[in-house]
Amino acid sequence: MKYPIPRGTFDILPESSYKWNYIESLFKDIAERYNYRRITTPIFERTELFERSVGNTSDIVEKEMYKFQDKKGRNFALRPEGTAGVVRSLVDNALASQGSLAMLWYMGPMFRYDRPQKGRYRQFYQYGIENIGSHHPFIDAEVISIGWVLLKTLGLKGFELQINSLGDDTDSAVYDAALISYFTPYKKSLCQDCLNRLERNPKRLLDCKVSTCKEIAAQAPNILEFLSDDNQQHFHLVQRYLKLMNIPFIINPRIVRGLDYYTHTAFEFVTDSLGTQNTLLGGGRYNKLVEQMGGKPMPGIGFAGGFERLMMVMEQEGCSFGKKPLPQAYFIVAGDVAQEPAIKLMQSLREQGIALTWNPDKISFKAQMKSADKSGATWTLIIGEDEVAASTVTIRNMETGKQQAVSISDTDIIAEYILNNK
RNA sequence: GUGGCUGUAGUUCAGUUGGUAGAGCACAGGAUUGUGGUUCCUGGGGUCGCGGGUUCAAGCCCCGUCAGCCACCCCA
Repeated sequence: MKYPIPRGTFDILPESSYKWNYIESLFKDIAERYNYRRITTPIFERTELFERSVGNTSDIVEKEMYKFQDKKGRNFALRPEGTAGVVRSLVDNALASQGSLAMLWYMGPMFRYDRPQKGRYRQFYQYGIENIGSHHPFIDAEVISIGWVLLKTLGLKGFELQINSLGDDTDSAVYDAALISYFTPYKKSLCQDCLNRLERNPKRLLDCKVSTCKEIAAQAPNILEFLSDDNQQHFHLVQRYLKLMNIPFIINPRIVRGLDYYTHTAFEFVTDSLGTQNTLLGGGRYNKLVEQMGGKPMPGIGFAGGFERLMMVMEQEGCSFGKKPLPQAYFIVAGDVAQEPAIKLMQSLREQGIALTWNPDKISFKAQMKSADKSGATWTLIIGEDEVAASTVTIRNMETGKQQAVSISDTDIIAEYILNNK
């Protein structure tokens, strides 16, 4: 290993790339089915974009960003998540304006300088959805349903949808104050992390895994009791729409997403088969973000999920990844005289859309036959001296063992054999 | 950023009380003239993650380093 791969990154090798293609195209299909269109933004942006959107106190910005300066000293960062760039583009390009929604999907690599672990990488691949321009609770439910349909269509079983509402700024501020006054008397019993959280982001305290903190947090006030009437109503409607769509969920008032821009609805699809990194897909509303990024005030909601985790759970649950791509036909070329007609026929069949291959380095007939077998192709086309003399090609079906000579000039007939598998 | 475990052929691993490496699978070739998937035979491949140290001698011991895994943390 002269040049080891960077820590926390991985290669997607040819033998498994069809699995990635499968999941990617399934996600594309589903998003397009909901009338969402693809948006692709740069994988690096000005550092401030992430600092302002994701939030200065978030771990992502504080310690997980890949930052660099370009030759003119401008500060950039590799994107740690997708929403910031999409919102930036929306503002730049006026993608949503009074009453017209922006309905967008994206996929691509994200970067976070974290310690690698199961289901956690430094360069990882996300797919995501953003719907910007509506505050209608049905949109919340629709966005959630895209995630639901995706996981279901992939064949996953052991996952659960958890939803919560974080309310708006006012609710959130009141709730934070309530948390602070609740936890302050317990200061002596809280862990160091939680003491910090208490000052910077009290909601995170609800998530602590230290048992003493957990016990204290168990009796903490519930966010849902701090929602304004409107926000309460919004949350109820989201639930109602989910029920109409037959999407099961549970309410988890402890969902606190790690990015600061979330408001109102927050949700996660979690699985029990991934160990500790169990979030398959997470998202929520961000009704202040567009304005914060310099656009006109506009509500939005979205989610993002990680491809790696999907793959892992699918492997574990034995889900299908579609068909492994195989050549339709394998060429066996025996003897020098056969080369010229073989190459001509090969080219003509490929132009007709047939996937075929050969290995000019294999010399003996038997070696080529073995290679044909291993390739997985159903058909083998054989051209040797006999065939050249008779101007034919031998077509062999590798499953049945039947074979037949066809005139080498009848490429349509040859193609038909292969395409119709007859 | 912290802690624990691990690091030997392409791969999965073995390697005895320290004496300079082995197996299965995979791969390649062959078992009489142009026919694969079973079987049999043969073969190619490893500076034992990297760098130091102890020792007459280290894959085995010690230190460092890098990487992987798991957990903390955080989240996709």
